[in-house]
Amino acid sequence: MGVNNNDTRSDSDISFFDKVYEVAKLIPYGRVTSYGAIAKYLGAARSARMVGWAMNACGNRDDVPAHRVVNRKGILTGKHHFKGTNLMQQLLENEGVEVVDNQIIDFEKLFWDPMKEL
DNA sequence: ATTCTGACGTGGG
DNA sequence: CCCCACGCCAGAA
Repeated sequence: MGVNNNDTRSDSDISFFDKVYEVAKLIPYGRVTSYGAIAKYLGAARSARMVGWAMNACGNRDDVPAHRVVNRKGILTGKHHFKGTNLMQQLLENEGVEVVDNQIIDFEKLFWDPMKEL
């Protein structure tokens, strides 16, 4: 029989989720980005929700700084998915990011766009 | 199969 | 600035 045909999946070993993790890991210290920005960089701007879903699926992995990813308004919408109630905010403040009422201060200034930076 | 939800984004008022 | 409605894709019930 034929030599192994590489199965059905020849290309794209990594899933969309893994790509999200890769980009998230590239976020510099003290900087933040939005789900839409990552989705757009991956070529799936319409799947911004999937980016957040990927984070949830990652299971609070330390490899993925999910706390650096927020929505377009700069609000910590996913803080409820972290262990603690304000763990996400703590991590951001630990990096020098000001957060008040789940809202990042100077979000536009701290915003890191993978498309523009990479 | 259908239906709903969700860590989103955009557009209109 | 806020609020509302729609689109979007994936997964759970």
